[in-house]
Amino acid sequence: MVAVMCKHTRPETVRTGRTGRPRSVEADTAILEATRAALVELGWSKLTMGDVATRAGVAKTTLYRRWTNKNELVVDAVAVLFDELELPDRGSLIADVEGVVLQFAALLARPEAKTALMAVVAESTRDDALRIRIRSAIVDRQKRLVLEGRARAQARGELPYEDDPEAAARSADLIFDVIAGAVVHRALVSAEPVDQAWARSFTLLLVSGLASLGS
Amino acid sequence: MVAVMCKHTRPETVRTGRTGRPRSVEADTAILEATRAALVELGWSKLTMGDVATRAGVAKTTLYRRWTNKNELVVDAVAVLFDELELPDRGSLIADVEGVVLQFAALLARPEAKTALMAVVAESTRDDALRIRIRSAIVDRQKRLVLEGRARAQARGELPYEDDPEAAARSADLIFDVIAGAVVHRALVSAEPVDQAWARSFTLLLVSGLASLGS
DNA sequence: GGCTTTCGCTACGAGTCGTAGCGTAACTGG
DNA sequence: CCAGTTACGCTACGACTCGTAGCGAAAGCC
Repeated sequence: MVAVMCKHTRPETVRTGRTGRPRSVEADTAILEATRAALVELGWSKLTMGDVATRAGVAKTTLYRRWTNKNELVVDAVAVLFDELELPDRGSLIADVEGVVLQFAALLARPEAKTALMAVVAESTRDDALRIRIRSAIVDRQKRLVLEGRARAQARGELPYEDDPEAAARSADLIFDVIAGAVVHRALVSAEPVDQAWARSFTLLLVSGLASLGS
Repeated sequence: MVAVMCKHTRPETVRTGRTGRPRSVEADTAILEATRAALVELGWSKLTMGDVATRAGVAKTTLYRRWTNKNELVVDAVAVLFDELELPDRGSLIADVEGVVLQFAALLARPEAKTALMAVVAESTRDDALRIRIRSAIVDRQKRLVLEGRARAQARGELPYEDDPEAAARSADLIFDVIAGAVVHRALVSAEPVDQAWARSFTLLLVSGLASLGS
């Protein structure tokens, strides 16, 4: 859930401004946690709404009051994993890229992320609402890292500043697709480990390309 | 199906060497075609075995006699699309890479490939048999293009020959994951068009990296 | 206390899954 | 030509999941 929390009254409820019984925040977190647990145990295809409800100690109808689909529920359940992604300054562009690659790989190694990410993307090819939700809940959070890393590299003088803002956006999108795409493909399609050696080779290839293009 | 055809007797059957009524090859092709049609109309999640059987004019039990899963069926149905992938000699490494990127993008633009590819990969994270089937039916066919393109570039003198065969295999895998991953991510996750401009930018980035690494 | 909304619970029709059983069709070897 | 073997179409079935409707009770606002 992209929950918009306002002022807290009691720990389990939220002041919505509207009248009536407020929705239980505990139920929300319990449901999302139960969803991740079910993903680990059962995987995407065998995960059922009824099972998630039972695990969370909630009625099945409560799930359907908050999420229309299994898809939307899983996106929200997995989205929080992407909050862990950070980009500490490691001193150089190469180190930063390698760090984010390994971090993203560690995320993809988790079984709940593995099975859920590809599945919801597959569904999003036929569901525009889901695609938008994925973009705001997952994709944009990753893309921020690219923008941050580039700004840092520019400040270090490793990458040139780009004058045209449109061209800058395009190149950021390109770099993002290359990094995220390569890691996902290596981890899930080729199904081979994204270890330090691979991360180093990939980073060297990418940064070399960036360097020779920039000059 | 990775059908092993031997000698043909009549157009609709295959001499298997075994006794009994042979399996209808017409049924095979009709089922796979019906599966692709159903993927286009309904998408992965709403595709049902019963529907495919009806479209193909076959009994539902016939499907289960040949494929254990919906997953395996869809892999075989989509695999033939990858036979179209070719790598004509365009004269330079840059042109070859750009060509294969656009070709792969055209394949991913087809609705039956879009919805099916990510879905079966998602399932393969929990099904080893499926993962192996995907590898031989889809992934290896793509990877051949990378090996072919590199050999050509080496013959042209654009890329250095590598002495260590293991290192050569690793670098081929890396390049494959970068190309395929970036295109898939751009097309399905970012959901933006893989047009000529993007293909050119990406190719330039990749080939520049390869060039500066090789020297 | 009255109003409003959410909650848990039960029940339901609709749809899908994968299998079993049957009689028939097709092809092979003697 | 006939017996043996395998595939086929068809029907029916239990088990499961889906998403919804209806109910009384709970929890908060005015």
